[in-house]
Amino acid sequence: MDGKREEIRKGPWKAEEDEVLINHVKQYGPRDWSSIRSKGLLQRTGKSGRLRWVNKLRPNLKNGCKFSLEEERIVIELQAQFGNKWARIATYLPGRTDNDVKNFWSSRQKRLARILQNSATPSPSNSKSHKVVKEIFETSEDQKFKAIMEEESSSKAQLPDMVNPKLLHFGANYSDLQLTEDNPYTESQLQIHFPQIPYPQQDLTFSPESQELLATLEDPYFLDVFGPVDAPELSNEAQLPVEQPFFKPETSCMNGGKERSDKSVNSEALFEDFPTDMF
DNA sequence: AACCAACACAACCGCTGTGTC
DNA sequence: AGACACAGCGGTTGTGTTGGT
Repeated sequence: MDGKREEIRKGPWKAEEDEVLINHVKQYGPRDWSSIRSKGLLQRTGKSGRLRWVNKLRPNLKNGCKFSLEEERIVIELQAQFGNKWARIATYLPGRTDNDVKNFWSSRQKRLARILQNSATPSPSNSKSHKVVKEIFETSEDQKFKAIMEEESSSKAQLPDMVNPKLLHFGANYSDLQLTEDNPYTESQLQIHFPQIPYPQQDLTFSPESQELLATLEDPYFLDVFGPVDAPELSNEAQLPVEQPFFKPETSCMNGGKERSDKSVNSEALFEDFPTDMF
């Protein structure tokens, strides 16, 4: 079959395509996305190219690296403040994209929604959910929650207790919800208001910068410190504090610290000869 | 070993904002 | 002012991986 010149490729990107895209950015900068197709460089839309660049190929991305406790905290706090402004939130997380933040948030939402739904229908399997809730907090390395959870589980391991508002710090938001079999949560209904997770005590070590930022997060006006910041402004990496991020960078995570199978293109190497002011 | 559910991540789609002519 | 193209954003979906049974 001929006549597929105009066909637009979709789906996963190949290493060759990445290379072409990187070369394009190298030549023209991260713009003119539509020209990658009009020039016949790739059979991808400019939109697709831009997305690939922003989410995967851009330098200093923490690809394949789980969100740290600090990052989780910031996402939770900023989501409460800005709503689902993922791009904006991402500007406060060096190396993270809006897609990362969005994915992180939605999977966390889903997990919590599922747990709450399980808790609404008491059954023997709920002990499993209890375990999952514990894991959520344990993976957050929140020792205080962990201690509370363990205390609770040793005394009364039934699920209704698991979602004790006091326990989870859901407060009024949670206690207003009516959990019945007739009225289970649906995901769309569940705009979960995350608990005000207490900041870590002495057992977690934060860099001075982190502590400073965490302190400012308590301040409703802390954004003023940064002035009128918006995502488009910050999309220029030159303005991002990547060299001196708010937090000690997890360098092992930068650009795929977690070995990502067989990506043959080493972006870091490819960018070595980029003009330093390009990003 | 096979199956399944949950999860993480990549990519697409539709919409909106912005700049240019 | 209006039309158009492009860039960017948020929501959603698809897919591969992982862990439990």
